[in-house]
Amino acid sequence: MTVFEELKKRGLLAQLTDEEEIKELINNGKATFYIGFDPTADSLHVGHFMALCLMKRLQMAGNKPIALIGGGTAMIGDPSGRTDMRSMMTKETIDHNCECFKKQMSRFIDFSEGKALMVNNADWLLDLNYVAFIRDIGAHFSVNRMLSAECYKQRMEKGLSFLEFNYMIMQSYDFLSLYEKYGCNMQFGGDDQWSNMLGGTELIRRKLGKDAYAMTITLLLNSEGKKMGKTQKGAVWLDPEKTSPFEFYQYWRNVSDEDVLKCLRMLTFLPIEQIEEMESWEGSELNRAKEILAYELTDLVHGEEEAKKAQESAKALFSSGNAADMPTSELQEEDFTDGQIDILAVLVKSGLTVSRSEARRAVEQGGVVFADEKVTDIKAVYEKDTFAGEGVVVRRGKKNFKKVVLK
RNA sequence: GGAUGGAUUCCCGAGUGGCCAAAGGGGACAGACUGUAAAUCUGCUGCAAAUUGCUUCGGUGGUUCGAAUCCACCUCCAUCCA
Repeated sequence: MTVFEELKKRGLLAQLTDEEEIKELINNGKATFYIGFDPTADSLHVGHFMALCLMKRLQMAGNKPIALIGGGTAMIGDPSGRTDMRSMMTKETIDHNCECFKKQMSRFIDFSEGKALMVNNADWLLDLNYVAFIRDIGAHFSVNRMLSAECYKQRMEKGLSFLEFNYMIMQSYDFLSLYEKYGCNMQFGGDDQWSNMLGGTELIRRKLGKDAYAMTITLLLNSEGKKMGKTQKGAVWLDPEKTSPFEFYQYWRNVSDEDVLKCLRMLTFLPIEQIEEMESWEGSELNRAKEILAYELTDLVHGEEEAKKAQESAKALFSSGNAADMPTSELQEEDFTDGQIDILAVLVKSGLTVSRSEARRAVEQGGVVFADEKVTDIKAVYEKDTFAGEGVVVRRGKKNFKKVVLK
C-alpha cells in the first residue's frame, strides 16, 4: 500500500490542492513539506500529535519534513477557528514555549543527519521592514478575497483586529520563504488552516510562477462535533508533567463507542487491516478496542513502560479498587489536629476536590469511598495511623482515585 | 472623532433599589442503570468556623439605612456615520 492510499484509508485527508500531483510526490518521496506549529502553550497537545504522526508517516516514505515553529506568527495569533480574540502573548512566553516544543518534537521525528529540519519563523519574520514587506508581499493579496475566506468570515461578527488579519499573509510568506530556502514544495496542516495555506500556494505562484501544494488533515472531532483532546480542565497534553500518562491513558480509555475506530485509524500506527477487523465488534466488545487505543497511544507518547504501568493501574483500579501504581498524594504532619483529620480535609489535600464545599457535596451525594467504605458522614474523622505505611485509597466518584499516604 | 447598544457566576442569558449567591438553559460534577460508552432519570453547581457569616454582576469613586440595579468618570466590545 502506498502512503497516499494509507492516509486516505485512515480518513486523514481533508482537502488537497491537486490530488494527482500530491499523490505522485509523496508516494515517491519527492516532497519536502512543512507543518507549522504555533507555540501558544508550553506543551504540544493531541492536535499536534496528529500532525507529527503524519510527518512521521511521510518521513518513513522518504519525504523530507520541516517542522516550523511559529515563534514569529505566535506574536500575531491565528484567528482561524476562533470566535474570539486571542490574548497577546509576550515574547518571553513564546520563546519559552518554542523551547518546550522543540524538546517534545525531537521525540517523534528523527532530525538526525538532515532527515528532517526544524526552523523558527521568528528568524525571518521579526526583522521585516514594514514598508518593504507590504510593497513586496502585501501587494499580492486582495483584501476582498481575504475577507471572503471562511476563517475570517466567522470573525466578521465578533470582531477581528488588523493584527490578526495579517496572520494569513505571514503564513503565506513562511511558505514562500521555505520554498526559496529549502525547496519546500508542500504544506500540510489542520483543516482550519486551509485558507492560510492556499494563501501560500498563491503567493508562490504570483511571486515565482512556481507550483506548490497544500493538503489538510481532517480535524479529529468526536461524535458531538467537538475537537477531541479537550477536557473540561483543558487540553490533553503530551507533556507528562501536565497530563500524567495515567490520565492520558484514561482519556482514551473513556472515548465514546462512536469514536473508537476513528481514533484508532487516525492516531495509531496499527495496521489498517487489524483496525478493519474491529469494525465488526459490537457492544461491550468495543471496550477491548478502547483498551487497545489507550495502550497504543500511551505507548507512542510516553513509551512502552509507562503504557504498561497505566494499563495495569487502570485494570487493577477498576476491578479491585486498588493498584500498586496510582496517583499518590502525601499528608503532612501539620494537616492533622490532635492526630486526626476529617474527611473533607482529606479530599481537599489529596486534590480530589478543590474546596471543602465541593468535598461536602461529594460526601453528601454518596460519591466518596474511603478504603472501600462509603463515607456517609461529612464529619467523619480519621486517625493519623490510618495513613501510615501503604496509605489509603480514596475515591471521589467512579473515576477519581488517589492513594493518600502519611509522609 | 460622533451617535446608539452592550459588559451579570464555567458558557449563554434573565434580573433596572431590599424578598439576590442572583431565574432559565447548556456544560461540569455526584447518584441510579450500564460496559470505565451513549441515552435516560435524580441530585448538585461562589467560599467558609455552614439555620449563620464573607466575597461576587467590566473598573474606580459617589448617592442611600440598603446598589448587579441610581449618578459621575474610566476601560473594553458591537453596530451605524466619518
